Amino acid sequence: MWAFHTPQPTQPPSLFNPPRAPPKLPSSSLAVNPSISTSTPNNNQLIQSLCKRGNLKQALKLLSHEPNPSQRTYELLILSCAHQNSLSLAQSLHSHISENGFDQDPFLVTKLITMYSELDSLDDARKVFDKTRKRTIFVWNALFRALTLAGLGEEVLGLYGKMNRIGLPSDRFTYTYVLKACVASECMVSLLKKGKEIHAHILRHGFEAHVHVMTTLVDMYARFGFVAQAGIVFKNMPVRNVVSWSAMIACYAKNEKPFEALELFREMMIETHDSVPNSVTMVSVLQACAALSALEQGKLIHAYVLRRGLDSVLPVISALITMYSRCGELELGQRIFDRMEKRDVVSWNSLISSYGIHGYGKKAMQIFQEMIHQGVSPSPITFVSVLGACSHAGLVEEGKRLFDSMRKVHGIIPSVEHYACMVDLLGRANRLEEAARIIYEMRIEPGAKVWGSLLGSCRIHCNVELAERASHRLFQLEPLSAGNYVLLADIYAEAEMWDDVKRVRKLLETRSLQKVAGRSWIEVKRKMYSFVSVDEFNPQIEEIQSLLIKLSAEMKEKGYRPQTKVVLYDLDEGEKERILLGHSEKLAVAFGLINTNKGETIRITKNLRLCEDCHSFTKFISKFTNKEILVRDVNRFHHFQNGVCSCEDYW
DNA sequence: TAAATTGCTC
Repeated sequence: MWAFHTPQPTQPPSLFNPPRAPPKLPSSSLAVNPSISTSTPNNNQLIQSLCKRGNLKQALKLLSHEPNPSQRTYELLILSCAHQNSLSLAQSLHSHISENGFDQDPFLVTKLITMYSELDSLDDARKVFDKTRKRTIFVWNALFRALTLAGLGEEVLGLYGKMNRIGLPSDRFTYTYVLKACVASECMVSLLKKGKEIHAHILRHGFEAHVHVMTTLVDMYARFGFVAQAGIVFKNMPVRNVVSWSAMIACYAKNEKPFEALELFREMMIETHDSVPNSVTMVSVLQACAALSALEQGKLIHAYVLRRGLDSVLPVISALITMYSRCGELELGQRIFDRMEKRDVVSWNSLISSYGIHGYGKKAMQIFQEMIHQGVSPSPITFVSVLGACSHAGLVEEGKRLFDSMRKVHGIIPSVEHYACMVDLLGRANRLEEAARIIYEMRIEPGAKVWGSLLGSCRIHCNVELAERASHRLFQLEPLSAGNYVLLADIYAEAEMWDDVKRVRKLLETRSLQKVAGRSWIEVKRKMYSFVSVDEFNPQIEEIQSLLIKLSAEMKEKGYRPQTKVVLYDLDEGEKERILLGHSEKLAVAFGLINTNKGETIRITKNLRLCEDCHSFTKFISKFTNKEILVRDVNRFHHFQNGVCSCEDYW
């Protein structure tokens, strides 16, 4: 029941505008009572000002005595209902609108659809649309927006086809919504074609100068991973603003093109005067630094963030924490976290995953507990982070308990990502059967991520039979992903099943897929150097190679044994050793030894999992040369010091 | 009447 208080008029009483006592009749519904005629010319204004002050209940109370509510009054009431998050009030207001014959007013229909969308009641939104006889472009767009926000992309595209068939032309808003609809759906692959069609429409109808439309187009290609296509659209844009630049930088950062992201940022700073980077831009730029482990670059960006006063923006701070920890500076990340005045779940997630990738599983769990203790509700990503941390540290039982608590204690239903974490946790610990059982007992469809986790574990523990089962599914799910074929071939090779190796490699060839080359990066004096297995481009390559040969010989005397079994070709031992010395990580280590000062840590990043020989080699080097070496592989950090690694040989 | 970019996973 709505309480009744005397509303305060917004204007002081005057002779022309006398305050009136509101009706004192009790009323429990919003229905208009025509017998009451207490309305004044001011009632509409009064209701509106109540809405503006957030006093919705009183406004509705007053509405029940107003025989002639205006369109503006209804508009403010609708906005107020959405704002107060009350579906029941919204629905009674809706009935009131219908009873007063405003339910065909296209303006109010648009507002109603948006209101229901914000209240997560899409059924109501659809009903409003269905009942509307005169559907203006605003009405269509409102429904498109509602459905897109709810992730119902296919439905939008179906309706969009209908709109085209009745001959109603799209406007710039329609285009942004339908482009977003192409990526806001479960089966994105089929919708890329649709997206390209819409792209053609946009050009045909002369919308290429509309910044919003073109920026959304860039973003759509970015989300499909079509980086080159996104780049073409961006280049051809006649008008760009901060958002367009940010979208393109984000595209590079999110699609494993961090160099390009930083380069475009540089271009943005130099070439544009009206597009000043904002907090959103900086988040992507920091991601790019994190991806490259470019600590010096990252520090410069941090300085810029401070200069621009963006250092109190939560997403920027979280990105800074992640950047520092991914550059190996876990303590700096922790310090930034400590200094935060306000923290959200993402800040906590950043810190948890930071400890996770550095191998501090127990610490990550402690931080998780502390977060719960402080009353912050964990998000699904919190669990991915903390389960990942358990996995890296081999905390199997702890991880299982956390996974159980997800649903039972925190009411979060595990998604494929969480199952993938569990499979990884168990698989890495050589509990492969248990990992497989998890997959068979899953309540949702195990996607490529889950099977991929299992295949990865089979690679570590060389389990041919399970690997065959996992890869069978993977080849169906993602036939074009070269990594899966390579893993299976590696497993066969380790089991010396050379015929099968040949068969899988042949498969890779016939599908014209390329194996991802091993690559390592190192930052020396603010410049990034990248190494692939055979690198003739580095001017110091000869010096690097002879250093490696010398070190290898000397270390063999101290007990280093080249792990030639990681070379998965049927070759003689000498040849295998030669190949091992050409691994990109060793090249980067040698380059670091040559080009860093005494006492300076060597920091390397690698795009794949560290191979066992590089791991053992780097351990020896750290003792032999008395150097600290920090290597980030695709999963985690390895901190080599005095002959031991922080991962304790579990990775 | 409305809109485009972002943080935390592997």
